[in-house]
Amino acid sequence: MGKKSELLPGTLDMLILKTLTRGALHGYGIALSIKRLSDDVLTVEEGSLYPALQRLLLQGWVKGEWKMTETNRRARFYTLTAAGRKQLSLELSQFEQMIAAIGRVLQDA
Amino acid sequence: MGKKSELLPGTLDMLILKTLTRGALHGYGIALSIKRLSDDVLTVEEGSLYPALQRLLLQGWVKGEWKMTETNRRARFYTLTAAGRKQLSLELSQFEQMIAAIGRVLQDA
DNA sequence: GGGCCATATATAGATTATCTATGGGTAGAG
DNA sequence: CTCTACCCATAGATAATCTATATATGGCCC
Repeated sequence: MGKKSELLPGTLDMLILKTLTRGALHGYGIALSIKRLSDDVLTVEEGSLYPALQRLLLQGWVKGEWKMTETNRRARFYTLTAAGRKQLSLELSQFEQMIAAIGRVLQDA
Repeated sequence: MGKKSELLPGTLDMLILKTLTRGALHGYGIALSIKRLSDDVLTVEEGSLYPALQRLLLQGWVKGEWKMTETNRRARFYTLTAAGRKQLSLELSQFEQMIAAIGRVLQDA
């Protein structure tokens, strides 16, 4: 019958940026963090995550740096840039405005 | 710079179905209703609306009937089917679950 | 040493949903 | 007789997600 998306389309970049406000993380860690914070409701598939990170790099909203993890593995750690913080705040306010608007449409009466 | 979508992707079908719980409407009327209830935040473009209505017809979630409007124009009026009501309730609960999950990720701390 | 799981990155291709742009057409007001 | 609001619809572009696949390593168990 067609499975629903694991994510609300259009929210992934915002979720990634927000996750990075808590500190630098590699891609895998970002996905885990979102999954856990959302109580397993939101699952970021690899095929969505890495292209999204490339987009964010290209836009200059995050920067990436290859390092070793605690478990001694090679991984690329992402940090928010100043532009990324600005973008996050923009996306947050647009998102909240939309959710409020949808809420008005979904109200009874 | 690239304009953002006028709609949160993935919510259009739900918005249309919900709008039809208030009574039968033609496509144009649905778009107006969503725009007005949302205080002009949500704009359903024609190129999104009519394909969406075709999808809903195909799924059996709405049925359409050609009639005359109050202003004496030919228009297709859509009504929710029983399956459509069921689908709406499903989409509403999934949406609320997702919004709650996103809310948890967006929380500070 | 061999097998497996969790960790980690990345790309190709398909799918879906939206948008932009365009086309047709009618009623009523001025 | 022209303009605006009303009404439907499709083609093609764009964007964001998914599925599937490929690669590779560290640590654990046997």
